[in-house]
Amino acid sequence: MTPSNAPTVYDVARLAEVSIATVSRVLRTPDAVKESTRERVLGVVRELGYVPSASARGLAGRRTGVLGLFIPGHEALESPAASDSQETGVRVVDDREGSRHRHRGFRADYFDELLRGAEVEAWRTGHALMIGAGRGDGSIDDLAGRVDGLAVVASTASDEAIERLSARLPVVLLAGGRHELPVDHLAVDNRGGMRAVAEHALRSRGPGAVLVLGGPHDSPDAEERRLGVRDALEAAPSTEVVHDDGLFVRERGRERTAAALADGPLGAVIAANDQLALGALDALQAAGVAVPGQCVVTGFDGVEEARLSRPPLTTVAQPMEALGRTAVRTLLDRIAEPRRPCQDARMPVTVLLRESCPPA
Amino acid sequence: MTPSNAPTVYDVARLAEVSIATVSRVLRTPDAVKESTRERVLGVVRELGYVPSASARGLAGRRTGVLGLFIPGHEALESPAASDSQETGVRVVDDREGSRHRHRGFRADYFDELLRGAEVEAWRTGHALMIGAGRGDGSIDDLAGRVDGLAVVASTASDEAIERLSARLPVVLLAGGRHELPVDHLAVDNRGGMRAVAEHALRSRGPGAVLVLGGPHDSPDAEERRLGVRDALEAAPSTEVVHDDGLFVRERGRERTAAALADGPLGAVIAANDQLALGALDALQAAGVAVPGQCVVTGFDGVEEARLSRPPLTTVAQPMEALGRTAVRTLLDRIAEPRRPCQDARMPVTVLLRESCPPA
DNA sequence: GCTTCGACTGTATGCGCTTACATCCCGGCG
DNA sequence: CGCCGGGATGTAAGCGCATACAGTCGAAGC
Repeated sequence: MTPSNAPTVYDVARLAEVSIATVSRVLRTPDAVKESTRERVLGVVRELGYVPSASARGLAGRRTGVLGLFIPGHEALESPAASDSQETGVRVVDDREGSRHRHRGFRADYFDELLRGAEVEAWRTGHALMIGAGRGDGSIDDLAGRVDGLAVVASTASDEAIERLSARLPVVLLAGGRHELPVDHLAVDNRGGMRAVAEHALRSRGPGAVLVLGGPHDSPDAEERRLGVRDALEAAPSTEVVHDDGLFVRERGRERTAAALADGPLGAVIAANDQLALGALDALQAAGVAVPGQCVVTGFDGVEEARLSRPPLTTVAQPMEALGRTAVRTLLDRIAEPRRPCQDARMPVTVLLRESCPPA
Repeated sequence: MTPSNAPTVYDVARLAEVSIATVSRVLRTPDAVKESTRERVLGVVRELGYVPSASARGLAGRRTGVLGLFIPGHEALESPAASDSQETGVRVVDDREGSRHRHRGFRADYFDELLRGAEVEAWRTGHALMIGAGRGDGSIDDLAGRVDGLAVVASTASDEAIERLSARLPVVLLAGGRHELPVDHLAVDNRGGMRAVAEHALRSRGPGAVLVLGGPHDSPDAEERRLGVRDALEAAPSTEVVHDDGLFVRERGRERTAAALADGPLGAVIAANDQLALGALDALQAAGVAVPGQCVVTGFDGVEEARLSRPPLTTVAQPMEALGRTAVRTLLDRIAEPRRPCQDARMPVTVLLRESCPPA
């Protein structure tokens, strides 16, 4: 852990002329020690700059005081040599065209808040938080060996790994994931949120068909959102609807919207995520369709780009920060009460009405 | 660490009919074990879902395999009860005015990349990264007890704490900080970057005085940037210059720019950070001064807002990701060679030319 | 004056792992 | 045929701390 010096309880005990047990008590249960003794020990602690070893604490106490958060890794970042050039000097570039591609995509935008929420809650409860970025089951095992509980973003780790680890420590699965696994689940209200925004879109729509961009079939999130759309459509029976399910990417939204426009006018595009909706905006603009004048558009997720698009996108914001907090709280609850039945909580979402489908 | 079960080396050893030493060797130095034995042990490991305890490993091996990154805490976040309402259901809000205040400010924008760089580099070298957010010396001590080395953003921890901890483990100080401390330092080329951008501004300036917004006097960064401006001004002797040093905040930039305009026309505003420059843009716009037509403006830092302002701000981007990587590398170097003399490295910056002071 | 009790402190053990050192087993050598 | 060397494995000693348990001591109770 250190050059080799680094004082230990033994050093403190010797200088303070007490036993190591007393030193430990001063740090863990101060009230159990007479004040004069306590002051003497604390004095030595300060003098020596003593800091307890978390490893030893963890081993002796059977708990590390650390919670883990496992999120998807940044695939694009495995290009190491990129900015590796250590040359000194100042570079000057023309950045007017946005020529500098900020690679802060999904993660920065999305997990940053999750992380912050988890961190705040962990801190409030006297825990440290350790972040792991997914790159195979090896890395999650490593993380698992270091923490008292683990929050895992679904689809980041294999079912097998999650099941195996859940036998060893508390695990909470975030946002979708097979619910057969014997772990706590935490997700957002995909269905309710989608229903709400879809209802609004249907009310506000222009003449023409409704295009539903449903997202991939293997995504539990997409599945729930499709159900939300169905809920909304049931209240508007005689609507002409075009369905398309496919990847959660902008290109797909653009393509299918363009294709649908070729078949006739659209009055609304309801997309299962923001990328698809942004693609739809692209296609509508290219076709000269006014948004929201002729056609309204809605997305889901509440990513930053959706706020900055033209027009700004009506979408459903996921409460990422609250998710992070609740994940930590769920872990702590389970640590406190290991045999409690598995929870399956839903966090409420917020519909953000913006120009692409404005308030009535 | 767990409900109480969780297999240990002893369990694996028993089932594989070997000693715990052999189990340990299979995991740490596989080549030292006969292949048949190794396979047998690994089989049991998989079967049991065995994961080694990092605490025990850390204690026995005198190293945790974790590096720490200590960054400023999020002050604004200490408002816990805010989104604490657990009510279910979907909320709908009008977000057209940007009514949803995204609190992703300095940190998200700035430290996220630092974090990413550190994380990638740590991972590449088989280390985990633990993030600590500054809230007093207590929290940095806690972090220090858990890691093999610590990267600290300057001004996040007290000098006293840094000095104390540096006696215990390798510490690298990021971006400014008293260079008397016996630790490795890592910073960006404030002076060179500022000189480059200032030279460009002086070349491109319109008629009128040059306003230099120099930032606070107690900031080492600001001090270096002032020197950079001086360097640039030496090459343009007969320039009329107005200096102002003050807080790194937008309001200050706005005020002082307005005040300067009241005294006569400005041909350029050179600001020591982006907030000041954005404030200057505000004032120039309010006064009807065309940017860059009549007056050019430059900032420093490369925050996201600078890219989105109108006009987009010419600024100096700090290589945060590279900083993160290098910080980790510096720690590892020192861990490998504890008595090496202290380094004081500078990372190159990049001038981003945008509309507020475009390329010639 | 002796027991009782509680506040305080010391003794001793073990948490799960790594690693120096001892041991064992063989093939090869003199 | 005994000895040596080295590969493979076992033995045992901690790593730094928490904590159950066992004192110790003085004041209160009888």
